[in-house]
Amino acid sequence: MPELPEVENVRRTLAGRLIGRTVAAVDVRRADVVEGEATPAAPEALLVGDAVERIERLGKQLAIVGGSGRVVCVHLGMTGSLVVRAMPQPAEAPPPHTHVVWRFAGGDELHFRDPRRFGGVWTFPSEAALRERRWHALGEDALVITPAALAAALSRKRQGIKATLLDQAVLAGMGNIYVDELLFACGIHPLRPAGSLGPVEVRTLVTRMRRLLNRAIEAGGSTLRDYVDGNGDAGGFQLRHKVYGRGGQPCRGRGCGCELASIAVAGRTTVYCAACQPLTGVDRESILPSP
DNA sequence: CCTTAATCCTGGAAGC
DNA sequence: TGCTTCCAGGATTAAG
Repeated sequence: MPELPEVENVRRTLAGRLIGRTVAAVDVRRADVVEGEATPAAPEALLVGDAVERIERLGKQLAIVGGSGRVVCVHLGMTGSLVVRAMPQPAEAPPPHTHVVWRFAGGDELHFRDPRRFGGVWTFPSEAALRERRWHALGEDALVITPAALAAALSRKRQGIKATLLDQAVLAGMGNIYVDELLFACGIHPLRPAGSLGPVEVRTLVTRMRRLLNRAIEAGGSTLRDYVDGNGDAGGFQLRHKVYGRGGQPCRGRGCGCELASIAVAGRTTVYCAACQPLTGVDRESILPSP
């Protein structure tokens, strides 16, 4: 579930509680969620004996960097969570689907849970290795990318704008919720070919994307069902969604009042307003399914 | 190039 | 109440 704003909230809450603290032990309860050179005999790959130095984020992925330089990368997938449990009772069993538990000196624990197991944990000997072997496949972060860089990336694409923005190799961090919200905010139809956006439109897209993501971060992210931050707290931005999850309901655009449309794009439910997000300057027949 | 569907999983909600 | 079906924040892969 977690998209950029949710993952950034996890990063911030974990950083506040874990930086400077030393990992005393790790309990890998499901070995197949961890990829890398970590073994029961070599737990230092999972930062045992390391103090947490900083926590980085690129798109939807996190990197916990230890003082030794070793790195643990976590991708939360759809249902993953990273939550700090303060001083659990000795006999207290972790919740179901808790796959990795880090025990910190002093007693607190960090739990990686992921019922659907679309997420995972990857270990690397250095941040350089993480960037070369894993993060090389990601585009620039959605909070950092410049209008010029995004325009260059979009100009090479003939795909629809929604499918293109969901592609993590183009832009890292946007998912189904925030793409729909962004395209509504910009008045852009989700099936507009990415390459048909002009420089002014791309500049507006980037400006509104930053504003949308920053507002969502400040609201604690969107909690639909599972998402919680590193403290176990839910977000509040789902209350401010304009289109996501609102197919068939009235558009909240000024003076619009028409019914929001719901279609499938790139295999994902897509909600938009046909009046506020027209297919301008495009041959409709070539894009929309004929009746 | 492009798009679509299947796939990896679990669990909640809706339908009967 | 119980059973079945569908759907979900992600991402890769194969197939058309």
